[in-house]
Amino acid sequence: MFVIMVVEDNHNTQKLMCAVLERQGYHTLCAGDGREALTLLEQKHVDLILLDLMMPNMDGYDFTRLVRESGNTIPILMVTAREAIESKRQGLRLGADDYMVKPVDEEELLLRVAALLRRARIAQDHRITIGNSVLDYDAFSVTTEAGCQSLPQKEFMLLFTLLSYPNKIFTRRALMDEIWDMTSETDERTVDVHINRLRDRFRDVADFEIVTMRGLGYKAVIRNG
Amino acid sequence: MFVIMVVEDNHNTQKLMCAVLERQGYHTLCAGDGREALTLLEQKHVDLILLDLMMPNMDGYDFTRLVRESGNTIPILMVTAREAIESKRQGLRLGADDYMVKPVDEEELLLRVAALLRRARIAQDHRITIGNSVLDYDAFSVTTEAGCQSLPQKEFMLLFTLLSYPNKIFTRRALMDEIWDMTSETDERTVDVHINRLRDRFRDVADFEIVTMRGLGYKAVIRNG
DNA sequence: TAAATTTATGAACAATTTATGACTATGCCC
DNA sequence: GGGCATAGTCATAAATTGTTCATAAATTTA
Repeated sequence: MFVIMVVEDNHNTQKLMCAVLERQGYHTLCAGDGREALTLLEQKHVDLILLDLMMPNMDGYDFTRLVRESGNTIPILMVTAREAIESKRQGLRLGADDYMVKPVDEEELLLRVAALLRRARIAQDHRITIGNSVLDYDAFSVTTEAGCQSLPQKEFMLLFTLLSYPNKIFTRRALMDEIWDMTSETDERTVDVHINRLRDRFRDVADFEIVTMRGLGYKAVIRNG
Repeated sequence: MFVIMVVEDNHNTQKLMCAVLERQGYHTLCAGDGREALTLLEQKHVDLILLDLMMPNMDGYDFTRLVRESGNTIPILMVTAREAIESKRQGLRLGADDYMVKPVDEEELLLRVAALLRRARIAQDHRITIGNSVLDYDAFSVTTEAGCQSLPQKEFMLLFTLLSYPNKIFTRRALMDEIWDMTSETDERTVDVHINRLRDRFRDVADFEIVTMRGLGYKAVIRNG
């Protein structure tokens, strides 16, 4: 099973988080500050880091920067108090993968952890497999029963993003933030055009489908049988 | 089970409330004033706060404000003496979710607690489960024995709103305020049409039903068995 | 029971959102 | 430069959703 390291100086919060995670079946490791966490990271196998931003000795920012500078791409989920919410952008820029605001809702925590682990697994082998179809991130290629084709960047990223979280509805804005840029000026309707091209391309593929959620956005659904 | 924190300086009242709640199967935590309550809130998991308005050290208003400012959305049920009833509006504005007047009727207390917990659960996971049917707010979809379908926004919001408070009667105006807009110019009869479409859609679903309250509005009722 | 009121329902219409094909611009490779 | 391939824009078609309206049905009131 997955090992999650909880880095948090408040002992009660630490215990609570570990309890929640272990109840879900994860193994946990605890560290009280950034130094301890770094040491532990060298000694043990860790799949994901749950990181409090405010800590003695070394805070979450410094810790994240050090981890990333060492070339480690382990998923990091940052947690912080609401007052510090402005630092979201900074945290993400430094290399955190996701971000939650205290107090942390138990269910939401588990959802985000699961999502990050899934994403990490996908990121690790750069590949999504759905039925008889395979998306290869390194080649921007999609192999289906009908054969293998490489896709234009935008089209591939769209499909890859949607299929990374099947059934999840993405607004056009969310897709653009993820694939284009937070600050992209491009018309949201452009997404429609690319979706249309994808549908054209995979009209005969039985494994997945892009569904319009009118007024909301798009989602990918995986067809069974 | 749910954990309810009773914040109340009068020891007898505190014991009585805890007894009532525990008899119903809730776990309880006690705090004698706002400071104590805040400390406890950081250390333990709490699902709902039952809050006396008049307390030493920190009164209910200040406490509520502090809790809300920290980003915590935990349900708060305020209790106060009748003389202070004028403060109702202020209490709710500060972030209390409901309000009761002393002396508190036992049955009413339990009803309100249950309602708030239910509402919180819905707000938390954006989902309502009724028998074999599930409403998913994020997908605007309803899954029943007959399968899953996504609904148009107005229809979904109508059903979701009604089912958030089963048996509660909503006037057409209340529904429009909630779903359309306070200032919507749309004819109230439009609600009828959407209700009609919902009934069509779920005619064969056994779990719930929309009932006309002639001269008043509509309510959703949950069928058992 | 008749009249008045309220709600149900189907159809028409309006508004909004999405799909689609054509077109333009840009950059890259030869 | 010419030929591609990709990305973006736009106009228009198509589809879906939302609203209104006329009339039928149901319920209440007188």
